[in-house]
Amino acid sequence: MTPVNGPRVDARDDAADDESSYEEAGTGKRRGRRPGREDTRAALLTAARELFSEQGYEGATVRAIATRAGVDPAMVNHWFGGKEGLFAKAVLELPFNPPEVLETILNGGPIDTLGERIVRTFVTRWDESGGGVFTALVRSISAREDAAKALRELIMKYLLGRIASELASDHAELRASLCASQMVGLGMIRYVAAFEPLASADIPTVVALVAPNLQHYLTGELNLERAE
Amino acid sequence: MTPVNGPRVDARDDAADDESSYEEAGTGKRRGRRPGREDTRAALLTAARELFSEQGYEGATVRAIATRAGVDPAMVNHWFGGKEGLFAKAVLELPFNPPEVLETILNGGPIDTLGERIVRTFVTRWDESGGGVFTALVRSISAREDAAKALRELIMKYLLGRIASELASDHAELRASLCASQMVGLGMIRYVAAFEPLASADIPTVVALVAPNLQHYLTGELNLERAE
DNA sequence: GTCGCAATTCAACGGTCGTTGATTTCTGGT
DNA sequence: ACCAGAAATCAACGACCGTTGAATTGCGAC
Repeated sequence: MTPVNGPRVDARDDAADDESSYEEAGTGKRRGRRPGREDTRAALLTAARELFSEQGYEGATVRAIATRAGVDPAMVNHWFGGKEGLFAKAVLELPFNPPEVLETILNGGPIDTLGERIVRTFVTRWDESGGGVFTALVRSISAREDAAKALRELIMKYLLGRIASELASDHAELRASLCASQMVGLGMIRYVAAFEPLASADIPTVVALVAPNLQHYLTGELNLERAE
Repeated sequence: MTPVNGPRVDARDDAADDESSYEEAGTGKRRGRRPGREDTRAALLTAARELFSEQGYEGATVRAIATRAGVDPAMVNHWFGGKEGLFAKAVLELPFNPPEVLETILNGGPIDTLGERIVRTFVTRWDESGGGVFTALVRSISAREDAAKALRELIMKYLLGRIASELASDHAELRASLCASQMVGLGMIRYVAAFEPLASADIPTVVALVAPNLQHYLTGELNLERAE
């Protein structure tokens, strides 16, 4: 069946490399384990987060990620068991750091300035990465089949679950999803579409503009009676 | 250079088909032009819109689109010049039908119910396709490199450009981008993430919930003085 | 009735992707 | 000093992708 079965010709020696002394540390890749203490795993995670953010899940190839990290593509399999595992670790896990963020939001002031704290906290965090954290999530999520579930769980777990339960008012889940729609939309316009003037507005301006509506979703009147 | 140059062996006859009479219309593919009046182009467009919506640009393969349309993959090249052309026609062109939509929104009532008309019109349109129109756009846009530009132009051209100019108030572009953030976020939560209870709420409820905030963005007080 | 042309199918190509197995090199424990 | 094992590179594999060119068939003009 296999067309090539024979001598397994090796084309390795085309480099004509007579580097018997391995002094050169720049690009001369030795063969085996690396000498110093270089964290290949962390380099891969960083490169993966960048490329998933720019290209999405399908667009970011394992080869490109490994090249940016300066290592061999095979290391993705060695450290993460494959592209899926790398994606899960790089994009779906770390970048939220839930306890710290939630403390700031929930215990940072009275409930009638909650919307303000939510907007300020997330825009500040998203801006720190140049929008990369947000776009990585959206771009990658949009290309995988478990997109909806992943996004839903992430928002519920880190963003709104705790907030909704803290509200202790009527229609907590409805208020939470409305709140999510405004925050996700803000991220889409500011980072993914880069729609002006909202994309370049500074953080206090964005807070002043968006927080009132968020606060209305959280504690205001929903006038559901007009609909039902 | 070419490894196989010889007899060009044909494996066509593995089907063992003795269908001398081509009565069967179900799966028996003849070779040349099709007999009836079947619109291959339209079938490809429909299938492409579905698959781009489900899988995004990279995930939806030409072969899969052609299979769903019931034709040969080569027809994508024949009719659209390649995958890019099919994507442009199927996703980036038709589904908005701008004149009709904009007439409904702009000339459908007074300016202080503009937010209501915007929400109702777009949610109605998006719901008609099961969210496919919206998700096709977002999913595909997220995977292409001209993502930001395409989304920006689309929103500006069909959604907000005319609306902003119709406002004739202060900070028209800022109001337009705020408006866009709420509408895009609504689509993300309702269709892409399918976040409950907003995903299953009926149209009047969604309108009643979201329209007030949209109206505030359009004609309300923006309290920019607090920020600058 | 015939013939040019458009529509369609098919097999194949070159390229790229994610992954693997063999091999080589460094590290840490004893 | 040595050795088991982890870390890393490399070449190759099989699969699949988008695209192409040749062959085949029906339609419509004359």
